[in-house]
Amino acid sequence: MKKQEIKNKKIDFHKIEKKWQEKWEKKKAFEVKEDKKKKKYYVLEMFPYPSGSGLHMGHTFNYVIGDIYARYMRMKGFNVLYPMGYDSFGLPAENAAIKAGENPKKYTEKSIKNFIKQQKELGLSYDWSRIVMSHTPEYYKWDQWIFLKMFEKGLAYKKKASVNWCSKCNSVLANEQVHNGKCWRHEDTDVEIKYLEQWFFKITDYAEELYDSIDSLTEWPEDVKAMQKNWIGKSYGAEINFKINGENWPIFTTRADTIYGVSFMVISAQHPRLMELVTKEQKKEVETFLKKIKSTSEKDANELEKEGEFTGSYAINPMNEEKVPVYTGNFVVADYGSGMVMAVPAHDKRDFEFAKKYGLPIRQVIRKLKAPIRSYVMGSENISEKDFTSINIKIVEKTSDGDYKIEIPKESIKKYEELIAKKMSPGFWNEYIAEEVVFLFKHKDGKIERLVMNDKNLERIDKLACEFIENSDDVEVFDKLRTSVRGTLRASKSPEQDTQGLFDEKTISSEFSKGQFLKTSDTINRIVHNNQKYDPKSTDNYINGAIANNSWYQPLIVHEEEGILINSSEFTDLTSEEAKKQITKKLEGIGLGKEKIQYKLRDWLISRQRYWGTPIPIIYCEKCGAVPVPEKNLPVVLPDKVKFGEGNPLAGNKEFVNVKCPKCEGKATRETDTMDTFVNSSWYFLRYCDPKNKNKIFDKEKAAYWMPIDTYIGGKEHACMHLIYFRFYTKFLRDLGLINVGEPDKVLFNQGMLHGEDGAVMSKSRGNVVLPETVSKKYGIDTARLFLMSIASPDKDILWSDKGVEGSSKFLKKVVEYIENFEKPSQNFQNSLRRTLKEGKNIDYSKSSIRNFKKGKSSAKLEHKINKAVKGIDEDIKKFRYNLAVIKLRMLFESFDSEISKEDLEKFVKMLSLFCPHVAEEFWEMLGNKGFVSLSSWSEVDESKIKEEFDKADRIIESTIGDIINILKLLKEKQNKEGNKIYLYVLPQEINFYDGEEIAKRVGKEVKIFVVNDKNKYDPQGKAAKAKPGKPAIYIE
RNA sequence: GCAGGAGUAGCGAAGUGGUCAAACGCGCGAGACUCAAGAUCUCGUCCCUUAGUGGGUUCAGAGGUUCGAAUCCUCUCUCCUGCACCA
Repeated sequence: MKKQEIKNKKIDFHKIEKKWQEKWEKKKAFEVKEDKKKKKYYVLEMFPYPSGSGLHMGHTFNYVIGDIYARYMRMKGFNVLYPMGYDSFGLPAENAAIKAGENPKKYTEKSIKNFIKQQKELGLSYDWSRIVMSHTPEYYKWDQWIFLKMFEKGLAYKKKASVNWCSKCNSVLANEQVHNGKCWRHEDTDVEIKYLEQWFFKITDYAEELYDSIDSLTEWPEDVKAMQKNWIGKSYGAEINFKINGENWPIFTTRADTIYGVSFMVISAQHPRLMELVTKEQKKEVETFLKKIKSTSEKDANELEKEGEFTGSYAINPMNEEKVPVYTGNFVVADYGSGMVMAVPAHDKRDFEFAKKYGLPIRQVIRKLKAPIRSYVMGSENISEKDFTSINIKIVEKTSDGDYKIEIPKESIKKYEELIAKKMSPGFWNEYIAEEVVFLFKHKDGKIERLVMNDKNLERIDKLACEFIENSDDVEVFDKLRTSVRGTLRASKSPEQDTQGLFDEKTISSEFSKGQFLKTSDTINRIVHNNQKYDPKSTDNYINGAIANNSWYQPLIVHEEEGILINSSEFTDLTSEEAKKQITKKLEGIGLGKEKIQYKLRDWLISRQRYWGTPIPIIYCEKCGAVPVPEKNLPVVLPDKVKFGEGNPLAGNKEFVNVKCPKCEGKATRETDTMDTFVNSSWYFLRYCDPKNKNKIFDKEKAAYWMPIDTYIGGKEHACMHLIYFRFYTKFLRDLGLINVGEPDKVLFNQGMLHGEDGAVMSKSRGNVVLPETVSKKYGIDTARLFLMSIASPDKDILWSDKGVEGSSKFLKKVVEYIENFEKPSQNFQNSLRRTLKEGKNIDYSKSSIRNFKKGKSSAKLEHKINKAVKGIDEDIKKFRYNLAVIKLRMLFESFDSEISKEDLEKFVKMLSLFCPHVAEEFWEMLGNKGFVSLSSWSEVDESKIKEEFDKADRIIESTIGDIINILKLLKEKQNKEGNKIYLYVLPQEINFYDGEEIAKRVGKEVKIFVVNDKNKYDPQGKAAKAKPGKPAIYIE
């Protein structure tokens, strides 16, 4: 009867939601002020762009993640800043507005209004008083102010640059906005290259710090950090001058050790000074070439064949005075390094390809390092893959000739002997060189370093191995050297990939004769697959045959790894590493080179030939040039009235464009470009600290209180743009003395993406969106919140399921039912409660019987469960494991008895309030509390109440009940008997775990419990003897 | 190619050395209630076996370390994401 009501009862979630949303707003529940006495916590979600189509479930997912965290920290007693604002400038708004025939401002503001309304309906606990919108002059004034500061410090500058131009956006794009040669917003539009005067921010001045301090971001996800490192791209190398036509042309290289292998130079086809190198004779050819590559629009770098043309000039190699031709090529990046490279075809894939195509010389100057350690593979006579085993080797000593003395540990010897005993032949265990040898070094502090033995790690391994020998306390060769049989076998399947560093047949033969080349041991392969016996003769024949017909060996493969120098004058025989140092040093001595650190990061192009953005505060005067708008004249307001159509709309507005020069009062014109929208989002988090300040960008004290952001939540797609820019701005503003932190954010949390039921990312264009309104109408938004958080860990991509949300809904309804009937209040109260739930009417509980609720009593078991849950959920929330928190909450609820203390029920409601704030507030009120549960404090854990025996007893009872039911079932099925009396015989030490009443209730039969050794009691057939720890003996009559 | 992440029952998803045949949810099956359906409640849901038992095979695959592995190590395979001619 009662159960039936649950389904049929229509709980008007909507009314409850509205009621509490209004109350929160009216009471300014979530507004905060700086309070030095309270510890602050700053939770922030990435500034959304207010799209016209509004929010869908995916947005809900994102915001709820942050909301739960903010609510949690608030309950934990922190002064929580949790603001919201809008990144309201930008191309999409402009385009959408044009399409809709509306003014972008009107359009945007309409969208924002809608966004706010929708966000409020999700019950998000933002401090709405701090709202910031980047399209308002109050905000972008400070964009301009920062620009002026940058200009002052020489960090904002103008230069003519080849820029990425998207014909659809009708604007320049930043490098970050070009994806595979296409516009990031128009995937079907090829990006063109244009040369224009553009404004840049000199972010490269901060490249070093931006790179180096990535490691200090300990609470950022590894992948984001890796992406940033990769993006900034730090390389250590040398800048070397090559003389061309008597003039020094610097190039950057990381491989100074290969300088003796330089056989030509390549200058980028986009290099601004390219034509200076082109001789009269070659001019025509070069121009034809340039035209050709321009007409082939940018394709995938992979597909693009390397092409070039001789410029007619020659460069002089500063090391050996050799004269090498200078080519121009399509594969050299113009704005990395100096836009020119020295080409070493023997040791660089790209140069190699180019050299082969144009018949340029290839000279090997690096040889492969010889592996100094051998490790062996043993196998049986009738060999199969399974029979391979590896033996362990310990380094004992490094001998003077560079080899190692090794020791075979006992267990390996044992293995070896076993093999012999099994008549497995050790016959060829001497013949194979390890494909890969792995060292594990255990350091004093317990840290284990794993090093694959390759040329790169060799020195490190050497060093550690020697340390081990000299001082075994310090380092221990922890695990072993290990050969990889499988690796060897695999290598043999694609031999051409694996033959490196050998350049002529003579070498090959000699290597073979020494047995060194057997690493690509086809022999093993053949033996394994054909189950042949090892026969050295046939093997040799096979190999010789292979060499002769060239079937698996390609004689010339680029050797890109470092190694030992050859053909390099006095540097021959040095290792690459050493040679780099010495060669650079020598070049420095003659003034033709120096060490250099080079970054991939380029200056940030901020000019946009678009209307809907922050105007750049610069005035061009015929006399004075580019003059910054004086600070007192800020903001340069974006005019409302412009014509859209061709070109830059601002340029068409004469009132805006024609001004007096601030310096000389002469005729002047305004800059008509606007700034990239990423400018707006680079510092908004600071404005939140003091959003309404009219005189300053923000108050220093306030920013000092709130900054840095403690938890920043957003999508992974911003790993390289926004998340670098906002770090850059932070560092710049720190250098201006405005803030005292160098990094804007401590914890970065990347949430996953919500996918629709069809498995694709939820998006309007895909047509699989679920709207919060729809779900809210059917189940209430709290249900949606609860469901979204229970699917999976929020950093994972999750799948929406209409069925799944039903489950969350059922749970919530059960909770309503439970609390509604808590302590069976008076009929009067019940009626009014019903009314509230149905109609959302307010009840004055102070007048109702609820205040006189008699406290129930929680059992010790329940107290245990509650305290344990609070403790666990606390941990889970802290670590964003919301899904686990929800499970714990559900399990806790399942364990509720009919009697519970008010305090304990409140603890539950508090935890529930993170996920389902509206109904939780309602419950809070129903329980007779004033104020908001949202502002109550998180429950303290009483450790003394946590007693694991309760869980153990639970487990025992559960399994006992399971067993009983099972027997009853079997009895019925097999003997057609209805068991009625159940006898349990338990071990004396476990008697306390058994609750006869509980069991009887659950199985619906009479239950008697005896202690095993209680001989006087009834024990048919001596069943009692069957009792075990955790398992009673059962007899059913 | 480089970098980062992932692979667990029909599905989603927990689980990082023993308490694991693996939480929880969905799905599915059986039973209870009901005239019936839905809802609700109870139980079950790797395989075999059984009065509650016992046994077997599992956590992408292969090997290894360990008294003991989904969890640690090595190799391999597959998938996702990002960067990609950066010299």
